[in-house]
Amino acid sequence: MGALRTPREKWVEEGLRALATGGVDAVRVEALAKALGVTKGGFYGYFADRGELLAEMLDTWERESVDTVLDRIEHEGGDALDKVRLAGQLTFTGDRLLPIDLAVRDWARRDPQVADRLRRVDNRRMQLLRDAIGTFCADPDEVEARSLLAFCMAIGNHFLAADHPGRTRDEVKARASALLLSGGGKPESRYRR
Amino acid sequence: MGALRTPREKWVEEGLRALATGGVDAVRVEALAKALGVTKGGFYGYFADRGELLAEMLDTWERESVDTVLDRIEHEGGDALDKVRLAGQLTFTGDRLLPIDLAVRDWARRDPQVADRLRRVDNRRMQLLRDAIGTFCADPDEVEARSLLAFCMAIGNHFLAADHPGRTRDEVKARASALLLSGGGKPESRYRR
DNA sequence: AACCCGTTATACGGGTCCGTACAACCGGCG
DNA sequence: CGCCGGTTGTACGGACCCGTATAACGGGTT
Repeated sequence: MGALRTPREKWVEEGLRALATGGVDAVRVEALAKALGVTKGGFYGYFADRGELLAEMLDTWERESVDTVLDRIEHEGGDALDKVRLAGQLTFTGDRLLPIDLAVRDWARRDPQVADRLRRVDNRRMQLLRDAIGTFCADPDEVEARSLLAFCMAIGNHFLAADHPGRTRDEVKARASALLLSGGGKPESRYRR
Repeated sequence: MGALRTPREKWVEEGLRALATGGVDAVRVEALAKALGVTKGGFYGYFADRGELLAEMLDTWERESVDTVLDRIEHEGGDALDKVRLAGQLTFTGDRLLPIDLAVRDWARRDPQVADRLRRVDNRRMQLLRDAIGTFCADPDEVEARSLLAFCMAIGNHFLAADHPGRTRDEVKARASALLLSGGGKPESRYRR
């Protein structure tokens, strides 16, 4: 057999890099080839077309950002609150998964198939939040509301450009997390049930 | 003078429509011309190049989504809470401004100039939130945290795909708004100062 | 009615990209 | 060593796009 210099995974990896930095429109076969130092000649030996690469990129992203993260959480995590913090850290810290995640979200607004995959991923993440917040909050409606708020902050934070005079964004985020992930809340929710 | 069949504003308007539905990469001169039922012939009489159209689109968006909204708020608004609700309704309800806003946010992640403009817009919106939340919350750090949470929900909400079993997204959002925009909070903040 | 001049259509050169075809290459196997 | 087959480079046709040049058009003016 001839040498396999640019295996399938290389194309997927480079595609995810392009997606992260330039959005889905930046995932172009010839551009990826140039970035890999080859021509697109070999690409069509692995993929029928560009769409097949995009689909496999989504597979890889879903596997990496959900299954891998959840596995680590199961093995390491302590209580539900620790788990949610670890999940957030694994998913939304670091330069790899976060930019891909944000790009997928914008992509999903225009492609229903992508939206379906994102829904699966987000639903599993939401369940982690519900479990965590449910440990100290008895009202299920409030659990849902706080979970949505926490998730929205984890994501929306990166789409906001506002400043916080005298504070860093991280400081404000820490305070906001404390509001959501500790027992504080509307008084009645702490008495009911 | 010859007839002015496709004035400058038409190009900007169609450009914003393309931005809203397809992102900045979908704003292409020839595609806009086809959508307007003309050829690109006249375009370069108004704009030096595509970049000039993009800049003017941003001008229009900023004017429309900030100045216009703030004007209406000044004239109609009651207390700070009413103002924030009206601003949110004007900006994030309806099919015109919201999709453009979301597209601009994704655009801003890749273009520093766009990020600067978005920062100006977001800072003015944040100030509305601070004013509103400051009417019932005395701790400035908590005001900032609640404002960030409210803003993140208004935006992030549209980038989340999660379901809420037994509830609608709007119901969960209403509950979350109640958490943020009413006096509830960590107990000490209601006593301090 | 003839002219003017801004708007528009058409045509062009240059560029990027997709997907296909085919030739060149090269490691392993007979 | 020479063949084989998968991998890669090169070349191509078609499509889209940018920005420019130039001609056609048509309403307003004289």
